Amino acid sequence: MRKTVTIEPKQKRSQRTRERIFRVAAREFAAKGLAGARIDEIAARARINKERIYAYFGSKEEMYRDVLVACYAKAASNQRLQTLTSADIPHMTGIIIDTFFEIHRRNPEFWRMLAWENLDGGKSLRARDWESIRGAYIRPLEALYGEGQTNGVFRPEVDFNTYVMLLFAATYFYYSNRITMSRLLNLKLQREEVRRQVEAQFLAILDGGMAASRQR
Amino acid sequence: MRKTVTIEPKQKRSQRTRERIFRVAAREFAAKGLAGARIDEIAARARINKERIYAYFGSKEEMYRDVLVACYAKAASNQRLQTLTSADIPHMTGIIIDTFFEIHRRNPEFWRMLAWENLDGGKSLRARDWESIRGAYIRPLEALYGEGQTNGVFRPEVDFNTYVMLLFAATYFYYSNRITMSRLLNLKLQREEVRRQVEAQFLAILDGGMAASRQR
DNA sequence: CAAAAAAACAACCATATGGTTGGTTTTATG
DNA sequence: CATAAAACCAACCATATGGTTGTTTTTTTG
Repeated sequence: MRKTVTIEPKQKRSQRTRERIFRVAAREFAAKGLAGARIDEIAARARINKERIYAYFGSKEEMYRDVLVACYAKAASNQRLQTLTSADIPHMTGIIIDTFFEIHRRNPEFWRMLAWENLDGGKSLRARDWESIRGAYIRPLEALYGEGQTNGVFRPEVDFNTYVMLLFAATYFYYSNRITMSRLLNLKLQREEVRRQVEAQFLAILDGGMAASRQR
Repeated sequence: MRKTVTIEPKQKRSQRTRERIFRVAAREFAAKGLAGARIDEIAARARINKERIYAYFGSKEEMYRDVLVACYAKAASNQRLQTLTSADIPHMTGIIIDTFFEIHRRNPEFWRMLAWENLDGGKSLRARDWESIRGAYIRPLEALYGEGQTNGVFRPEVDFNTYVMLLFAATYFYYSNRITMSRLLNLKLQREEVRRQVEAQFLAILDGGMAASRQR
């Protein structure tokens, strides 16, 4: 058991190698999940020896966790999501839907990693990891939603959690279940034009349903 | 290669054995997916010899496909879904949401099999299989929705596919992403009382957003 | 009940898999 | 430029895996 635990490799070559392994691993894990991913395959595609993987990452599980954290962080780092202000409140639902769609479009591994994680019982991440993800993902939205409720833009009886969950559900589902839904409904959800149409209709429903002025 | 292809086993013992294997396999595949499921594990849990699995089902993949089809069919066979009438149109959104939640509550393997399938690229089922799933799942709803649109109950600019997709997305997501969402939002989505609250709020938003009378 | 057919099983096989070891090459630095 | 540390690699290991085979046990039926 060699306990090198190279947290910060000193050599540039190794830096590059590590990154190359990481990129390949991310693709592999997103594609096949923790159980389905093959160490040999990752090594071959990264054009390195298996042993390097264990030197850099310790084990398959640890490498998986690293990939997972990085994937969530990258998705949450979205520009628009992080720069919302009070001025956006009136159109917030539309902006969030559009931003969530954009996050999924730009990070094709995101929904996959989430899906694997949920199927796996969510045992890969620690409470601390979630704390930071929560900070990155939720903080930009929570305060603004409260403000919107106070100002009478959003219905007071719908709480923030439900709101985020429904918006995220719609966009996540569009990607995560594209294949089965396309077959079930005879649609071509891969097409960007279809996606835009669906987005417009999702917005029509969700914005309409959220507006406080439309309360009974 | 023994080509018995026992489509309809003559013996009662074998009938029971086959069913036992099938039940165990369904649990195993739902839990771990096609790649993660272990033939040895299924054999052990069903208290039979591995060879029986190959005699009855041919291969791992074929058995998986059988399980998948049965799982979709079972979910679609839901009583309330299959007995909707024109009289239900005014409260259709609420009924569908409630029914979809019920389907997931009663078939814990359903969302899992769907999730595995989407991650896997949806290569397990043939067009014919989808044809029949489509019939069972969609037929009861499509006509009624059209009727609702004609009668001015539903917004004319939101089409049926989007409507079903959004309702299904909300309920599916609640189950499929329960674990990660609970951690992200500091909630306890496993609790039935929380689920009921969320359902009520989903309904408030979606019903509000669908009603034609609330159009701008 | 005897013989044939079906069901069941123990043992086996080739290959794949996550992980390790001991030695060789490359790189930075005194 | 010598040398030690880091990076790298070929070969190896134990175990697990999907799938098969030859034989024995159980069930059905003339």
